[in-house]
Amino acid sequence: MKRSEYNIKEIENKWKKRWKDENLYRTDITSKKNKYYVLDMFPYPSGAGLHVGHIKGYSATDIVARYKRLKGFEVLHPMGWDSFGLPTENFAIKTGKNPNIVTEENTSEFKKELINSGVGIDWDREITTSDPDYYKFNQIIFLKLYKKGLAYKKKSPVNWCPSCKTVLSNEQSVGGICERCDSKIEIKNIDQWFFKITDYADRLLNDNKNLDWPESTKKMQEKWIGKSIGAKIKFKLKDLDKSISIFTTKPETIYGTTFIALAPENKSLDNLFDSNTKKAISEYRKNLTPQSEVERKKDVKTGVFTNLYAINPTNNEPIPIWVADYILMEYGTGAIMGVPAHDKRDMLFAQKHNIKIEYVLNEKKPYEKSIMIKSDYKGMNVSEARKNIVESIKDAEWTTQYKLRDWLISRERFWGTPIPIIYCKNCGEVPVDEKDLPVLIPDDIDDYRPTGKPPLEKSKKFTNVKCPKCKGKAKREAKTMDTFVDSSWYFLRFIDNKNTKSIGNKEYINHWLPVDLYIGGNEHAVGHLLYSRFITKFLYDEKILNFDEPFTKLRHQGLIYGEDKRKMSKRWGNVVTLKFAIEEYGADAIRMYEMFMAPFKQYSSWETRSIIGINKFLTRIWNLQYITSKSKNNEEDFLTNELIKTIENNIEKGKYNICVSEYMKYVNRVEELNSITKENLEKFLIILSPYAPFITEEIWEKIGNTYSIHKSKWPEILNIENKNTHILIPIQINGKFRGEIYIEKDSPEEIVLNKVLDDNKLKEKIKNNEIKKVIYIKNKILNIVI
RNA sequence: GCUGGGGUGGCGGAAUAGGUAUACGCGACGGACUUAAAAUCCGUUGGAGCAAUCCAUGCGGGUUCGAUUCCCGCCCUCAGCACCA
Repeated sequence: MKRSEYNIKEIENKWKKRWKDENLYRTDITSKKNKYYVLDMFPYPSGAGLHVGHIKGYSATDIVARYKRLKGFEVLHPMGWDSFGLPTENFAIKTGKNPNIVTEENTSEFKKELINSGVGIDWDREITTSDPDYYKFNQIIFLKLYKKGLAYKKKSPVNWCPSCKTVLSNEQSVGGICERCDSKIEIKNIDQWFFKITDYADRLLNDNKNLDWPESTKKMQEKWIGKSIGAKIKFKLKDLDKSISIFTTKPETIYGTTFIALAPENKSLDNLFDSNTKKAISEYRKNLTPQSEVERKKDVKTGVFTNLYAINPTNNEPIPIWVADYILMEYGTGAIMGVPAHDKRDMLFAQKHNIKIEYVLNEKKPYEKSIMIKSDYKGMNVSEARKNIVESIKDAEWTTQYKLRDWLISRERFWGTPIPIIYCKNCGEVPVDEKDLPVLIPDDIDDYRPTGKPPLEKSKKFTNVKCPKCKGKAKREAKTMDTFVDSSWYFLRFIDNKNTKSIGNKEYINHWLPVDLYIGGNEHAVGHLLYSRFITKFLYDEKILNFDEPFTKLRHQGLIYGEDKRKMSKRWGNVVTLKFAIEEYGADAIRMYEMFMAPFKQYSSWETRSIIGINKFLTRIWNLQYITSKSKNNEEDFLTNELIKTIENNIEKGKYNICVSEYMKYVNRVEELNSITKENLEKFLIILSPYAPFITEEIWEKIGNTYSIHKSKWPEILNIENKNTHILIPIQINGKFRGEIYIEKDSPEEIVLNKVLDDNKLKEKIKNNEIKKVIYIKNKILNIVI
């Protein structure tokens, strides 16, 4: 055969065009074949473009998708754009450029680079969340939640900069100071929209048990939901006809309660304060430590005495009531019983404010093993005492608390989904009629700068509307939705993305979902993944879906750091763009390299010299076509068959790095043999094609096969025996490796042992020592104990 | 502090129903080809030692004929969470 050069650019350009023109990766949603749905967390199309780290996850999903296609599955591997959000809006603020145009430019660049990388996407299913055809369904889901009382409005504290007149995120208000103008931030209560995810707390907590997710991710969600069981206990106030409720998970320590502390926001006793106390407390509340500084001042527990006392229900002792900012209003009842002896924080508080410390139990290593040393329950262990105490106190009841809070979904931002609510003077809060959706982002705004009011309010034609009920004058809600709403259901939309009437054809959605394999970064362990589970469960309850968990199997990819082992960032100047890398080394090399460099889930650093090694390897693969031979070879058949097994196994396990080294070992051996049959080369190309789709397609064609290798079949695993009759096995003496000998396969122990005793070198080592024991594992090892 | 990962050559990393530790690759060194270089190819490459051999999978114990793998006790490191009563 005439030799030709491995011309990367020519090959990659040729095939990416043909695959696109002929729609090679189209998914037939109506197919009767077994389905496989593999999904990437869809990207935010930023102006910075993709760097080599982004393609790691997409390469892995593409490998799995191609592998499953070859195995006969109908595969769905779609892609879309999470295009609403701050960076685009900020870019618009800076440049005055319309966010729609910015998004369009960015997504088309992203798409081009994915195609260049050889990722096999069915682009007819592309979705863009800032597209009205998409965000219409955000609004529909909102309305469904609203109808069920799961979307509601309430006043909620936000970080407010009085000088910029804008709401700030926690990140923008570090240290209680505005990021832009250095003014002191205030806490302001304004109307906000929430989704009532707390109604689903228990299901979100319990249903993760059967999911094939990383244990750490499941744990993080469990912690985030934070279920704890305890008691709500009422403490009567001394000399007053009033009581205060506290929540505790350790009711058994109630005998050690030496104070009560209220959250600063807890106003339930305000009208009982005398005038001096009132002054002191309002002063205290004004000077509250901003949330972000709490961390630093953790060991300083400030508070103010209220001059009021409560009665400990177990012994009728009066105990002082304080207001302290280490108590959170949002958790429990916004009040605690302070037990300094058995709680670190209470201890710090008591020490600072000279409050009595009363030990009631003898604390042991696992807390549950502690023993009561005081009270009627002296000598009892914690769990017994706990049960008895809660039952004996009249004003106590068991209760469950969660850390999970409702999902705040409203934003005073331009570039997001408008919330479909109208405010009417007569009818109040009125939901927009479904037939009037989508509520579009107005097109008559060209100044996106924040003014303290939601930007959409600037558009008169948007804001001033008729009430859907009474047709009177009304105003539209101008807040937009959190972008996590967009991503909480996008995986449903790929099935039937052109459907304008519903999220998609129910039958097909229920056939294709849940997602079989979901890959993305672990930074979404709680946010996106929890919200998606919530919305899925809600749509299940609405009988739209017949499954209530969206992602059966989840895996996280580790980040790729820069060559300097720092996170890739403009700041360090260590970013390797995908565009550059493909230009320089080719897509096949980038893909193989990223799979090879480290275990998939592990962080690793880019190393240019290593990718060159992969390039050499691809060239050697290219040259295999010139050593094809007709002569059959048992070893070659055997190795090919073994390789198929190994690759299959490791793709299923997600051990992509092992696959690459196995390909290398195979090629090393074939080169040694200096021959490969056409049949084995074809098999090798097929099983390599998920990793290196371009070069394999080209060689496939060159050795006379019909288009396309990606539509061929994964080779069967055959029952091929290695015909070598002799094998080399290691010999140990006292567990240490001392040599190896050739034996006939399946030889019994005596024969092997005799061979060892015949071997001059080994015989020498045993010498006159008595052989105490021989351990022989057939075809594997022989150990002689002397 | 809590939760979850990790500690194996100069580097990225293999190997766990206990069975030749360091596969595969990078780098390095030596050689071939070349006027020369690049590319390519062939060797060598955990440490010590002339050698037999000894020592090495974070540290210390244990179980076992045999431990990177299992058990007990530590150390270090990365990531996430963190005043949640």
